Formats: sequence, C-alpha cells, structure tokens
Amino acid sequence: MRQGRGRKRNNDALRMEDVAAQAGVSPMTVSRALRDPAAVSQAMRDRVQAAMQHTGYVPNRLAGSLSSQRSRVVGLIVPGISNSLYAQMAQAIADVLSQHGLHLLIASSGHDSAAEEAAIAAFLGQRVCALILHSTRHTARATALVKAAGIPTVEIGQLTRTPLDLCVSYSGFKAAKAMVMHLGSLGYRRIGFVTLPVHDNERSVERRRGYRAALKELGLPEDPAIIAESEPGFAGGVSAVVQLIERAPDIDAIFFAADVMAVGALFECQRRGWAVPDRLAIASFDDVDLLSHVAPTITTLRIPREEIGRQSAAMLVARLNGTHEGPPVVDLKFDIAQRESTTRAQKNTSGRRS
Amino acid sequence: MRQGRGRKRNNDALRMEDVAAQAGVSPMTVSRALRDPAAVSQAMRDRVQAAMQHTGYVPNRLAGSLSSQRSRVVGLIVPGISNSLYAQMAQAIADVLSQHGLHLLIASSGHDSAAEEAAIAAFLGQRVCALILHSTRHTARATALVKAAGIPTVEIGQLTRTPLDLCVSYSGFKAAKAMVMHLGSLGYRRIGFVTLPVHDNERSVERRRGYRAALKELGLPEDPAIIAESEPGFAGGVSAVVQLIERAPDIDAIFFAADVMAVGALFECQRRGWAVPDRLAIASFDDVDLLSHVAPTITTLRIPREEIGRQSAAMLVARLNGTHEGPPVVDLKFDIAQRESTTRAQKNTSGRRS
DNA sequence: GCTTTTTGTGGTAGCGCTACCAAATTTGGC
DNA sequence: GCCAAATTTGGTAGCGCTACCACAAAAAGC
Repeated sequence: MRQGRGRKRNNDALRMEDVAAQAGVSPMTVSRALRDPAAVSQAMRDRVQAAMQHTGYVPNRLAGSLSSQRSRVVGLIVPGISNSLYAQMAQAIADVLSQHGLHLLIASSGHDSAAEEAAIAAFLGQRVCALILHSTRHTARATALVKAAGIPTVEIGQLTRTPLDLCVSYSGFKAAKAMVMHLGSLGYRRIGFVTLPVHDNERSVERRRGYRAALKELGLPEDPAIIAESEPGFAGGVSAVVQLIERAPDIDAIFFAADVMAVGALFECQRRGWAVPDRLAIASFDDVDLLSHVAPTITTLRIPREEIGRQSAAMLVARLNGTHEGPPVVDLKFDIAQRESTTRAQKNTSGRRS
Repeated sequence: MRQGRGRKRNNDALRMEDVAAQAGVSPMTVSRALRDPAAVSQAMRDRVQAAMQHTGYVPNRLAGSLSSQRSRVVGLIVPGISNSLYAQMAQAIADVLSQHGLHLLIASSGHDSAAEEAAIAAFLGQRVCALILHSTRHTARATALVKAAGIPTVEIGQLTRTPLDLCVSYSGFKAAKAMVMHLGSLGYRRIGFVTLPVHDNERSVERRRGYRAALKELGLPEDPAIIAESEPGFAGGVSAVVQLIERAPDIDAIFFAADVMAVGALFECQRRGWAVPDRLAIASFDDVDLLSHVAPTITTLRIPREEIGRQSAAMLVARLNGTHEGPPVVDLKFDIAQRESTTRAQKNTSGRRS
C-alpha cells in the first residue's frame, strides 16, 4: 500500500471550497459567481457574496490563471522607472489597466537589450497576458520569445515599420525636423543640435536624422562643430552649451533633443550672461512642467507621453477582449510650444541677467 | 464510462515533461535542475540545460508558485508612479529585487485608502510574497488582509510606532524641525511654512508638528498668517509665496515642506523682484536635482529616498530568506544642504533680478 | 564482501482553480 | 398537462509545477 506518498492537504488558506461550504453551494457556483455573475441566479449570487464577506475569502488568481491559461497581469519594460518620462507613461498605463482589472508588472532594462531579454523571459514565465516594451531593438531570442508567446505586445519607444506586433508612438524624426524647421522659419541660421550619445539610444538617431533633414530643406549647411552628444540631466545641458558656443561663437540657436538638458543650458547661459533668446535661442524636446516655469519659458515639442501610455494600454485591452481593430502602428501627433526662449525681436526683459 | 468529461490535454505550450523527454530524464530532475542545481549531478544538469536550450522552454512560474505556495513577486503600492519621489523609490526597490530574482508589481493608490485596500486585495490574490506600502494609514480590512496573509510587509511613507510589520523611513517631524531650527540659527525670525493640504496627507501633519516644535524651541510665536497649505507642483509654490508675503510683509523666510513648491516660489520671487535670499529666504523639503541648478541654489533637506527603497527591499529579501534580524523599524538619517537661498550677509549677486 | 551511509533520481498526489460536459431545474408552447 | 427548450447547477479532470517520500546507485565503513 502506497499510503504516505505524495503531499498532504494544505489547511492554511481559505479555498473556494470553504466558501462554497459556507454558502451551501458547489465550488463551481462560487467560481462562476466571481467571474461571470450573470450566469448565476440572484439568490445564489447573494449567498456566495455573503459567504465571501463572512469568511474574508481572497481568490487565488495563481490557480485561476493556471487553470484558465490566462492571467490579468501586463508586463511593462522601460529603460528606467525613475525617469519622469517613463514614469508618466507607466502611470497612464497603470491607470487604464486598473480600470480594466489588469495589473502591472514593471522591470527596468536600462537601455540594455540583454537585460530586456531577461525581463521578457521572466515575464513570460509569470505568464503575463500582454507586454509593453519601450525599446524597439530586441535580441533575436527576445523577438523569438515574444512571437512564440503569442500575446499582444506594444512597442512604445518610437515608431517602427516592423513592429513585433503593435506600436504606439510618435515619429522622433518628424518631431525633430519640425522643431528645426520652426527655428529656421523664425530666422535662426546657425542651429546647434545636442542629443544623448547616439550609440546607445536609438531614438537619438532618429532625432538627428530629423535635424539633418530640416537643415537640408532649409538650405543650411551641416556643421559637425555645432552638433554634440552629452550626458543626460541638467549637467549635460551645461557642458553642451559651453562647448558649442566655444566651438562656434556665431551659433544663434541650440535644439536640445533630450531630457532636461535645455534647462541646464539656460541656467548656464544666465550664469555666464549669455542672454536667452537674444544671444542664443534654446529649444527643448518633450514638455516637462519645468520648461514653462523658468524665465524665459522654453520652447519645446509637446510629445504625447501620457497619450502613448493610455492608447497602448487601451489597445492591449481591446486585443485581449478580441475587439481590437485598426492598424497595428499608431502614429500619435506632437506639436510645438513656441515660448520665450526662441522669440525674436521683442525680447523678454525679465529674462535679463547681469 | 465517463469519457468525454473534464478537460482535454493542452498541447500548446512547452511543459517540463517535454524538456524531460528531450533530455531523457524525469520531470522531477528537470524541476530540481532549475531551482536547486546543486542537488543534481553535473551530467544531468548539462543534459537538462541542453534540452532547455534546444526546446526554448520557459518554466511556468504560475504553476510553480501555486505548487510551492510561494511566489517571486513583490507588490508595491505608492500614491503615484509619475511623482519622481515615488518613482525613484520604486527604481531602487526594483533594482534590489531584480538582483534577487524577484519581480515588482506596482499599483498607485492616489492617497486613497480605499484604493489601497483594493490594490492590497488584488495583490494578495496574485499571491505576492511580500508587500511594500507607501501609506501608513490603512483601512481596517486592509490591515486585516495584510495580517492574515502573513507575508513580510514594509511601510515606507513615514515612521510609525505601530508598523503592520516592518517600517523603513525617516522622521518627517525631526526633519522639518531640524530645518526650522537651522533657519532660526541663521537668524531668521519670521519663518513661514507651506505644506500640501494636511487633511489628505499624513506626512504633512508630521512636518507641521516639526515646524511648531522648532518655533517653540526657538522661542518664536506661532502665527497662522504665515502658515499655508497649497497644491502640489510649481504652481503651489507660486500662489503660496504671494499669499504669505501679502498676509505678512515682514516675513523673512519660507519653508516649503513639499514637492517642488520652493522652486515655483523662487521663480515667482524673481518675476516680482523679491530678492532671494535678501528679501526672502527659501528652503525646501527633499532634494530634487533641480534645487541645486537654479540660481540661487535652494537650501533643502536631503531625504534618503533611494536608501529607503534599497533598505526596504533588502529587508524583505532577508525576511524571505529567513535571515532578517534587527529592529522592525528603521529610522534613516537625513541631512540639510545649506545653499544660497538661505545665505545671510554675503549675498549672491548672480541671483539678482530686475 | 556485506552492511551502512550518502547521494541522486523517480513516482504520486496535490496546489486551488476553471473548461467542459452532464444533470437538474425552470420555463414555454400548444 | 406533457414534452421541448432554456436556464441554472454540479462533477470531473486537468492546468504545470513541486513537496514529500521511496528507492536505486554509489561511496564509505569494518
């Protein structure tokens, strides 16, 4: 006799069976009352409800997901959680998801494809029902894993012509080009350009392409002396503005195509007595709150970050419900906020410094 | 014969059994090779490894967690993901957790206990192995749920004498008091105080208590005219500084005990020609990068946000490993960054405005 | 060489839930 | 009032993994 083998029953946690006993119904009825109340009569629903209340039952979604082969958890992989851009997208995503009873698993990859691959594998192990990836560059295995998993997946970092599945973003190329065209139309002729190091940031490459395309269209020469790469943060703007002005004293505008560099640059200009915008115009990429609170206020692109988060989440929800229709790639619109830092002729006296 | 009842076998996804067959071992050996490689001989380990590589197997952690009754997912509930304070804590937490093979489920509660309760229930449903809660106020059911779950739980929003389980934070009371004492020692005598509305922010209450305690110790009267509540963000600082200066023209310093209010106030002072620090000194709570980049630089408390994240995650990991020792409440240290915005006598001319 | 210990591998049952079908109950048609 | 259809409830098997024990094989002891 093989008694004593295998595992003993666990009596710790409350199970559906316990609630069922309490309500005097079968476990199946409890299960249905939870996920498809309409399929259960009013009387049963009430009894189950009461029993759950009474016992303080918390359904085990691990078991539920294993059994039903689908979970209510979405995985999000961003380069970093603390960066406010990603954080805002994450917030928008979380808000939409939670409205639909979905949960958010977050990992940060730090711009590293290998880390992204590991996170994807881990998330698939958790059997997430969908993925949101910020990056658009993936390792071969990462791509294979996602395809094999067959779950809805949105890429949100930038537009791709070859999405894994879905893509919701804006065109960094078009945005950068539009801003440079805008500066050109204001009369600036020596327009500098600063990004993060292009070698580990795909988006910087797109933006620089946009810059070049605009110069060409404006009939302006491309001069390596007024193109720079710099570190993220205020400090990056500080060092870049100093570098460009020294290399090309005739520069009349700089477009900082990343992060809060433009603000760092503005502060440095003020410290050094370079009037903005009279001596040097400054434009930024992406609209952080700060840009409209400094003096002078800084001209920038308004990138629909939260819209990206909302739409990508909404798209996933639609796909999960089988109600999604429309193209797999959504190109969201940006616009330009023209402010004091690129205003010619009538200068802003409150921006003056020693 | 009851054939046709129940469910048919699923052949979609790769299971451990498939890998086992491929490797020519039993599923048990595969299972062990994955989670306790030391218990398996080198030869077996290699064969299993090769089979996993070959098949592209991704273990189903849902099944694993269900069976082992423990998951590798930690739940974090913060008031909001996009707020950089919480985002930075979350980042630090995620970093430590991922080093230990744990994943992070995030929910935002928006300062609402009911939303927090819902998130806790949802997370417990997902059978998280630990919880990190920013809030220290919980509904009765939330408290009951957490206690019943019996999982390690850290509260990180502020120090409590009565933690649910563990607490890692700093004392908002001591921090605020220290800053006001600091301002007093610099010679300021009419020190204003601004927080977020205390009614929905427990931490604001602590900070105000600290302010009062310091005034008392400094022998200064408490004057409702120089205490205000304001909205978060730059705008909150703008409106508060105007309000306080109008109500009490003799005010000589303001301590903004929340968010980036101090920066908003500084900008407004510059717009209105109120010299900082000569006309009005400004101090802030918590060290955002921005504070040391504006001119004048802003005096502030340095709160160990990332340290809170790191330590709380580390504590959970230790508890999960059963190696935790030490007190359940950890009081982390803050310090004061004295900068130009509260510098007397030798004033900073670069901070001058029209 | 034969038992004892150590090490490695395998079988079974069960984690708590849900899909699928069957059975019971109610409702409707005439 | 009787049978068919619609509605509601219940039983069984299985989701893919791991805990627990049993057992085989190798190593060690005498």
